[in-house]
Amino acid sequence: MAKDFPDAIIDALSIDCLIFGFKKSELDILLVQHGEGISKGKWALPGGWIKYNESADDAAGRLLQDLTGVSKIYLEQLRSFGDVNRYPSKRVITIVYYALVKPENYTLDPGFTASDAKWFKIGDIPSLPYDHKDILEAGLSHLKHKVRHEPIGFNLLPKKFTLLQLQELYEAILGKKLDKPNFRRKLMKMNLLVPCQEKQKDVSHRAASLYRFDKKIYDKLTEKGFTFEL
Amino acid sequence: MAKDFPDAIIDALSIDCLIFGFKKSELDILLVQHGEGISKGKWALPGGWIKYNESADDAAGRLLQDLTGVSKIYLEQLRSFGDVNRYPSKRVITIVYYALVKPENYTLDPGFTASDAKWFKIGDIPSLPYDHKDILEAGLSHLKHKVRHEPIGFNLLPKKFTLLQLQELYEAILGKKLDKPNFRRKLMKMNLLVPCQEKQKDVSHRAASLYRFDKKIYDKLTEKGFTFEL
DNA sequence: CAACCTTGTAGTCAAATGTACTATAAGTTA
DNA sequence: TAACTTATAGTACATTTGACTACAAGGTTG
Repeated sequence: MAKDFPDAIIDALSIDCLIFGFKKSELDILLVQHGEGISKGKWALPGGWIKYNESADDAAGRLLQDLTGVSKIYLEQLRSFGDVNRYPSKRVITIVYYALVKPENYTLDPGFTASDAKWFKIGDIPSLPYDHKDILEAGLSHLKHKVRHEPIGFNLLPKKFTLLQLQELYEAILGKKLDKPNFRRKLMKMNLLVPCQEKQKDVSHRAASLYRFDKKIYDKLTEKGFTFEL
Repeated sequence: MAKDFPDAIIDALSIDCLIFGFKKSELDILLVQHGEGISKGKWALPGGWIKYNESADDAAGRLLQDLTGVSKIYLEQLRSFGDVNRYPSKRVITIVYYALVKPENYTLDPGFTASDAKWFKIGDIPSLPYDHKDILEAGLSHLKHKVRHEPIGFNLLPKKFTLLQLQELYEAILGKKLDKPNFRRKLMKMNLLVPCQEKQKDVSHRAASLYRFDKKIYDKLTEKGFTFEL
């Protein structure tokens, strides 16, 4: 049985990753250029085959790292895409994972399997193979909804950030201006942000207090019925 | 290639269905008793194998019908579960679908593969095989969230319903009592319900006004930025 | 019929929250 | 020091929420 060969793959099942990046008020998507295989030379979502001895979650992390050099990010499962003809020549169902990151935190490295890896502006995507266009659209609409109901935006800021940085991030994502005192009050009342007892440095104006986001605190709050809303 | 044999199955990939039912202010889940296979005699989520010539969505519908007789319902994909050891003896990743229905609309019929199919109260579930317990919990928490942010609960009521019926539905799903005057005020302010200009009949108390839900009105409201929230 | 159920519907009121401001503090730069 | 930038506090008002009361509209019971 295939399970006894740790590197054997499940050939009816693949993984694809939607890695969204946020930079200068612009949303980007990470694509790789395949060095081999059916869609050689085409830009596509980073993805590949699941091994028998790894979970789907682990496979997503491994494939992303191998193809792009991006590692240690929190990938969440979107859903699977299982139409009969989505992949040519054989039947493949794909499980799609996604994440939202800061592009400048990662150095792209195509590794062995991919010939190139690059960020593309969401409004300027090359033609994609298979059903990757559908997958991207499904992910995008999911992301827009999610960012308002869960604190995933914090990934996009430095570990320590000011309230104004946070506000500007949400203004960019939501596409509208927010009131500064009200925004800060709302955030502070959530008891979600941890004060770093520290201030900005080297700024040409009054330094703002720095805060950080703590997932443990968020988890504890949600257990008590708290829901993040912006 | 397996694809050339239409009935061949993808043996590393299964489907499971979470069919939630709502009856007498109680949330139920539909389980089947396996007539054969590893978990013979145990109650489990209805599920099975995907064929090479059918989409995952189609497979979910077919399996549900074969095992329970329940057909023509709108199944939505939850996500897949892909831990290495979730299934004994071989590596199987499962794609989970869910739906919310009115049990009295369906006659259960276990068909050939299952020996029995039955509704279980959500608070009174037998021990489940594999990771079905985890799947059920994931589905339940997804459902609780979804039902509060989208008007899917209306499927469970008759076309014309009273505000109290609607309230009882939400009390059952959310698992808590709601205040009657406040609930009605909130709903009425949404301008979502259409009054039928009609009252209940044959009730041994004051008859309540009947309302209906109109998807077109909901769609129009959401376009204008309205979001359903309970 | 009256007294008494049950359920429907309207209203009140205080607390919490949201929104649009103003004011002041703490730094930097010219 | 004056002007400027950003941080942070506070204020006033409208809206929403949550708990609760009151009353209306039937049917049922003695």
